[in-house]
Amino acid sequence: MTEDATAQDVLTVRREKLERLRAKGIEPFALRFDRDATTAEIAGKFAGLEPGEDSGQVVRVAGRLVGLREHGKLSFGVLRDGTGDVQLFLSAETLGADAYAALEDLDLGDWIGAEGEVVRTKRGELSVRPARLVLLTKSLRPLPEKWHGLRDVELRYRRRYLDLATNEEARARLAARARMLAALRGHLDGLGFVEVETPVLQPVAGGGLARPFVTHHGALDIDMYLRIALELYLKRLLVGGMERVYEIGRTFRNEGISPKYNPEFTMLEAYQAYGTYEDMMDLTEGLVKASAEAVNGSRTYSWRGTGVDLDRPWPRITLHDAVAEAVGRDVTTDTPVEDLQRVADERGVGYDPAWPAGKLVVELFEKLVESNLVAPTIVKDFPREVSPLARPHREDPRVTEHFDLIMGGVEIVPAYSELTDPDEQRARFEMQRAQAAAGDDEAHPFDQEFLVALEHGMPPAGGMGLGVDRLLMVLTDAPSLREVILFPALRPES
RNA sequence: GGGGCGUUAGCUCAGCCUGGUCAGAGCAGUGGGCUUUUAACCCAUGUGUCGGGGGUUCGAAUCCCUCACGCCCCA
Repeated sequence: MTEDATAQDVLTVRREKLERLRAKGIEPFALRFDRDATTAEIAGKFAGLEPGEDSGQVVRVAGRLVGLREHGKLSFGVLRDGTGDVQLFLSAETLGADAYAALEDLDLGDWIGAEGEVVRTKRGELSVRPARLVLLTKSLRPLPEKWHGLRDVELRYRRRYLDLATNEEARARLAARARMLAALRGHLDGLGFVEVETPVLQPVAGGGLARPFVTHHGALDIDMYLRIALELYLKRLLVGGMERVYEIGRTFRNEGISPKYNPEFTMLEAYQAYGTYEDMMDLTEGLVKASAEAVNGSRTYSWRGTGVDLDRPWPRITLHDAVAEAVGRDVTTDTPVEDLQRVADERGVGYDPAWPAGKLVVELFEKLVESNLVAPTIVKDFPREVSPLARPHREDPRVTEHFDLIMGGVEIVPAYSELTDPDEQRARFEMQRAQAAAGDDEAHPFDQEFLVALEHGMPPAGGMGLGVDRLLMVLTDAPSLREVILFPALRPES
């Protein structure tokens, strides 16, 4: 038997332990365990306990066994629950000889409950000294290597539970995300915004320029789309008289996967009646600062080695000025498309010769400027061609009152003074339809129902959308969007 | 779509350039010892489709081709 066992692999050995436990009448998948303390509570409550001192107080804790150091008739375990770790001081003396011997059926990764006195060891480690130890769930597969954890990024994403079980950083990111979402909601709620929910399944995928996922509704026998944005339904609510609304929800874009793109991502959109894009700049600043405080506890953070202080004024420059500065020559709304093409050629920026000037300027911006903007920068007044839902600029109607917030070299927020004129909106949709006919598969679809809503009258408003995953990535200096998304999109395992 | 890097034990990795005891280490596991450890330690010990397929060669984890998957960069 011993000879056989040594020839077995790790998984088989654990299965054998499982059977051995059952043979002894121990249920390896227990129903429940009534714990009365978390490891964090113990750490707080007994912080003053001196080395070598016993508290005289008994607690019941539960969690995963993630460490075990055996010393003959004395062993030290590490129990991890949702709040932290605590050491288990396992002695044959306290536990009893039989229970102590039963440790041999335990493995790292098992879920256990322990009841015992809180003590601090001679070496100063706060511990629970169990008089009773209960197996709650037997783990049949080993945890990742205890020192390095999971390094294989693909495995970390596919089996995020192992990443969370062994990687403090992964747990911290998850917690930071929750705090950030709460802060965003808190900030908006405090300003009188009402949280709403609008359709994910839409007959027309509007509100942005992106290729949607298509699905099919069986009973209606029509194709439907997963939303690429929240915008057009939130605007309908403005038509209905709701003055401040927001939604935080998943949106979907059928595009590539990269450190900056995931096919599904979380978007916050907020709309404010009687607001302009200047108001949206202020709202955006407030939301980003609230997020930073929630995530990092301060309004500063570091991005790729560069410190950023959110309390410094955020530059506000026009798109054309930003491009002009980058290429070292005048670029304005008057610059003919031929001149822009020449600049693109010089800089090695690829383009479609059919593109209008506005689209080319945006391309130049994205290729030459965007990735260099580390500290938050507001880039404003985007061309009409690329911004079909924004109001024409009050001074130069060739551009719109549309700004992007760039942080960490990526677009975090687009926002507008919203277009309320239904006839102008119709003209923009026509313009997009022409671009679609010319082969642009990311052109905005024509949305007749939305035009009807606008014809009923939408109050003047500002609106903004915030990429929640991207902002969190920047604030936590995460190397990839996939680090802040628990289960990023991956090709399925064959 | 193009380019670069990667894929070796359950996990973390070495070996590849320069083909020939090159199937290795640590962790995890197994057996033994140990009543104050903190990646505990000490002794003993098992572990492989070297990503798949094909080729070159007397001989391939190693060189070549190809496919798959992943990561990064570019379009």
